[in-house]
Amino acid sequence: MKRPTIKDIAAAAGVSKGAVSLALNGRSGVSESTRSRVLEVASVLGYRPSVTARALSSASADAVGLVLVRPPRALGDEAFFFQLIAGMQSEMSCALLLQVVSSREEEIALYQRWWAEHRVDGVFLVDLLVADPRVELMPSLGLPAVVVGGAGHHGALASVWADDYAAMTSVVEHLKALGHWRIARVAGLASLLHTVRRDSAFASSVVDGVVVAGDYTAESGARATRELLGMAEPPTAIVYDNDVMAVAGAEVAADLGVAVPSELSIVAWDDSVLCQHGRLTALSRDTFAFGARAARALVAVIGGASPTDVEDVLPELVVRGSSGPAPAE
Amino acid sequence: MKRPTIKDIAAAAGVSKGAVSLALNGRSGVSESTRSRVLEVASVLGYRPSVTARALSSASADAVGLVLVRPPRALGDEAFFFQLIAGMQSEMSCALLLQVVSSREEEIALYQRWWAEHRVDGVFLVDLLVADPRVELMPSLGLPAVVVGGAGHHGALASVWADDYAAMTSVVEHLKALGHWRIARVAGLASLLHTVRRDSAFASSVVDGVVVAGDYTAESGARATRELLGMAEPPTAIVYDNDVMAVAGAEVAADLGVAVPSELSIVAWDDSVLCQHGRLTALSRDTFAFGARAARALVAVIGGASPTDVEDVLPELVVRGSSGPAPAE
DNA sequence: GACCCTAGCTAAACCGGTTTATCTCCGGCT
DNA sequence: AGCCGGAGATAAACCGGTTTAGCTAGGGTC
Repeated sequence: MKRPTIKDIAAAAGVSKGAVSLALNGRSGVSESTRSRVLEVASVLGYRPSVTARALSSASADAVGLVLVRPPRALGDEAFFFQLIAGMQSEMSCALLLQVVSSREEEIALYQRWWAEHRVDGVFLVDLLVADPRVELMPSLGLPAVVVGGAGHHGALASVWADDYAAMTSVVEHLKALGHWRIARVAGLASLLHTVRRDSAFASSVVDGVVVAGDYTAESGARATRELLGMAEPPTAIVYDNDVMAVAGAEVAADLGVAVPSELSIVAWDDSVLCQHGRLTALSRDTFAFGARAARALVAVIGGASPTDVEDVLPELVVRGSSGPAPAE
Repeated sequence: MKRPTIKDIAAAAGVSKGAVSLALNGRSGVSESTRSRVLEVASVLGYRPSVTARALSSASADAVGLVLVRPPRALGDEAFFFQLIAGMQSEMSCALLLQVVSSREEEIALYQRWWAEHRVDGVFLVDLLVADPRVELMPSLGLPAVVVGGAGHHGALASVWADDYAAMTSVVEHLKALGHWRIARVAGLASLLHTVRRDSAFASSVVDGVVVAGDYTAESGARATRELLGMAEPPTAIVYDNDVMAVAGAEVAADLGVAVPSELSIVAWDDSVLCQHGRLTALSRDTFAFGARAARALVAVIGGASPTDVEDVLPELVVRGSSGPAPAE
């Protein structure tokens, strides 16, 4: 009825608890004959070690953590994270402890708690801030962590990232090659590191580029677009920081009678079903593979590997119907 | 440096471990003065009980589990699950253990393992099959579980569900009221219980309705639509089992020169950004609230409440531009 | 005064593993 | 023969809690 414990195995095999532990974990200290007998008994009884008990004696918790800071309702539209999680899972044999909280303070408290409680072996850090306190916290806690998506190097932490700077440059180059001159950008949250990276890439490749802040929601994308198109000299191309805002922007353009792409070119950051359907030119990256890469990195760090930075492949621009030659003056 | 344990609290407060345990858990056996002193010390030292250790002495694991059976890559497009998870989180103070597997066998094995390992206090069961083995398994394991989205009553399990039958009927009524006669349906996976429910509702309210099987992907939606529109007497309205297939169907119609809604009405099951943007008439339900409700139910069951069935509010039809009067014959 | 009961606390067992100290036995070396 | 070393196993401690058995002091009852 009850699940067998190590004690049951020991009794059935006629050895001590300690010997069973050694045998099951493939460590030296028991003879081959004893080991095989123990393994035999364990498999017959359907033995499963309890992670709980194992974690108690300071071994592995067999789980990694991910905390997302979001207003819960907003989460559902962000396909990005779900793709990422799916990709992470594909490379992990352990479970993922996921929690959504609404503030950065809660996030930090949760990481500390999970680690103190031996609940996780390591964590993913996403949505890196410009001067992120987590970068210092993790090493001081001794909690293995991998920064996901924060470009560049972060203190003592491993990092998996894509080059947002080069990607933004490639987008702008694409638009410039089409003859665009007045290029605008609808940015994401200014507190996030990758927003800053994209900002600086944008600023250095576009002269007099206009940047309007958004927050990844459709409403903010629409508002920003209305603002841009209402200017005295409206831009001939707009680059959005995510798919939802871009789609909303395309809709606003349609409502205002601004033709896409003949009068306005639109490019979205991050491809998705939404972009595919809206036939929007989009910067596409394989988020699933990205998650998988992050998981591999975390597994390595937990295994004791020294933290390294892994650069993901450069996002690729998928040109669809929303970008074309700039209109004649 | 290290997190304080119960032993540290005991030493600092000058009492025994046992007394501390009693004091912290609000149980009788200690005087009020001792209790307050212990609580004081604990808060000063920043004490956090280790769930791991607590779970070991057969108490709570402070986590619930959710296993999704999917080809990992397909997951990212299913906003539904992410919404659901976000909603669940909003009503749970404990963490969610999430794992994506690729077969039903793995799913079952995982539930058993998690329970055996004291990793979870309860689990959510989604994507209920027609004769789902999990319905019998959970009570036999003694693992608290809540069926999410499987209409009706399931053995000894609690269930949170929306009435797919009535919802389908309301969709068909809407189309009939618009004069539609040849109504088709692009269904989801036939093995799922809700597909069967919708099938039977559809069959009983539509005479000679055509049903084509799909698998929730854009490709299958496009294929099914092409098949339907290629018939000798093509339908004047199509109901799709999810948003992705509906959008793909709308696109196929556009490619074939079939005007929506004047020649063909389209209704999607499950609203999303995709439908909003595509201006598709959709059956909308508050998936976030649904997840929250499911979480409340699970928390109750874990707390020892006898399992009850909770019916969610009926999904509401949001009429947009994709459905209109049937074309004249 | 003898007896019992209870509140308040402690010591110790227990949960299911890992790890360390210890013990025994056997073979090889000088 | 005497000594050493290592392999193979065990008992026991430990992780951080919960829980139970037992002890003590004080008050009430007859």
